Amino acid sequence: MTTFRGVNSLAEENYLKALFNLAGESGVVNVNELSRHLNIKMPTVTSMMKKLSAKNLVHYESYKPLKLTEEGEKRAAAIIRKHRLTEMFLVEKMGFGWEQVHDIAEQIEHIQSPLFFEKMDELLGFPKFDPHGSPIPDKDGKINWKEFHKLSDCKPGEEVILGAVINNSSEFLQFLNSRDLRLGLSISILSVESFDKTMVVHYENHPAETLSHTVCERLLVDKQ
Amino acid sequence: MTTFRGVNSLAEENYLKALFNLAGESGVVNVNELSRHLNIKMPTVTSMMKKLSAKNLVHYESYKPLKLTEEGEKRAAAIIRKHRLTEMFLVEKMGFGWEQVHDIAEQIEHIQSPLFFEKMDELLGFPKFDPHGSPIPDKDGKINWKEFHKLSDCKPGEEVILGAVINNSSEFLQFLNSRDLRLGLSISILSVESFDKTMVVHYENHPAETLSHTVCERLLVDKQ
DNA sequence: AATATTTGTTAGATATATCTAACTTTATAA
DNA sequence: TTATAAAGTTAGATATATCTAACAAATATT
Ligand SMILES: [Mn+2]
Ligand SMILES: [Mn+2]
Ligand SMILES: [Mn+2]
Ligand SMILES: [Mn+2]
Repeated sequence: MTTFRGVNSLAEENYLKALFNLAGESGVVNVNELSRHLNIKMPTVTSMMKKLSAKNLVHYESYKPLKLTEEGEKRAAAIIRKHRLTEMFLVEKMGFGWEQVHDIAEQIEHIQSPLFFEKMDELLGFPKFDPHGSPIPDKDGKINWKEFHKLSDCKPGEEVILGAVINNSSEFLQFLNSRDLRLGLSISILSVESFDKTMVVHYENHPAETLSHTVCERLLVDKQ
Repeated sequence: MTTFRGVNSLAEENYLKALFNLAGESGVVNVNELSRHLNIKMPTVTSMMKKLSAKNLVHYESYKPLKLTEEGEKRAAAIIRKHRLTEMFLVEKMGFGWEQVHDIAEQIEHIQSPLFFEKMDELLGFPKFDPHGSPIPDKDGKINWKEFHKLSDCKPGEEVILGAVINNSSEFLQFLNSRDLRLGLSISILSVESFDKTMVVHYENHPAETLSHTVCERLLVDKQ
């Protein structure tokens, strides 16, 4: 029994996803960046890029930055859709904490079964965001980008809503848990230390919580 | 990022599972049988058996039948446990039909996350059987074999309970659906055609349903 | 018992995905 | 503007999992 894979191998899927996630405004990614992100040596990345280029999923030219083709972008978005739906399902329907779901979703995102993910989507009521506030691409790969600000860019006196977190590492999320910080929370900025940009904020029954710049940079908020 | 696999590769896991599933009373399996079942050529099977033998998961000697070691049996049972828990979860918690779940479970059984399957087990209330009536191995790999009889071995006048199905193919299960045949059903045997062993049975609001020997051989029943 | 068939093994090829070492191109700093 | 560093490529090796062709052993048939 040849284990059924879709059109792309598991390795290919992970490259596509990484290209999508690393692409900023410009939509381009360097070989080096990709190499570091995937923890795969540059020559290996180069050869995979040639392969994906032959499949018309990546625009590749020697020494130039990498860019997904339209089709490549679609495939990548489909995988990210599966990842984020899975995370939502694990949290909402299976009782996992937001700090536990990424590693499982990293595997389940490769399952080949449109029906499986449609069922998830349906049971979840067609969610638009994952448990970390990241948007879930729709079936056509379109993403509904919300205009968030970094908490670190806000000023004292502002009142904001925590909408998303940038770093999804278990450690970071556990830190947030320990301070009762979760999505949807209304936060007031009391003061900012000009020396190291540390913030003192108030929310719920935390009258004065001190958050480092490193943390504030990773919290995305809505200025309502 | 090296996709995390446990101690065994995906290919190895599929061989272990096949060895477990094909092992009858004696617990042994031939290279040829395994080859046919997995749809992989015999030389490939031989070389994998040498590899698994080196890892002490299979007893392998040239020209002798194959047998899982105690450790190999444990690993296989763990995968089958994940397969069957998954099938149960898909049916009970996600609303799939019993004819839809096998192919999805075939993929999810390879997910590496003890917590994920423990959660499933818990949410399901620690089930002992999967949606097709097959026993779910416990965490130590022990299987609670139930003493079923083939419906085809029963006699007219007997009243039995449908406990399990042998063939899990989507086609067979859809056939059963079309006749309202499902686990737990009480069936009375009305007559058996001696020529071709076709049975006429009665159950629920089906006063006289005719079932071929091929079908009856694949239905396991409890004589209560 | 001799022959034919089936089963299993060996040897060698292929595809995928990775690596290291050596070299080239591009970017940065003196 | 040359020298140095960083980024990227090429070439060749390795590991896994598969295949086909050829041969050998075990089993079944005459
Ligand atoms: Mn994630
Ligand atoms: Mn992944
Ligand atoms: Mn199954
Ligand atoms: Mn499988």
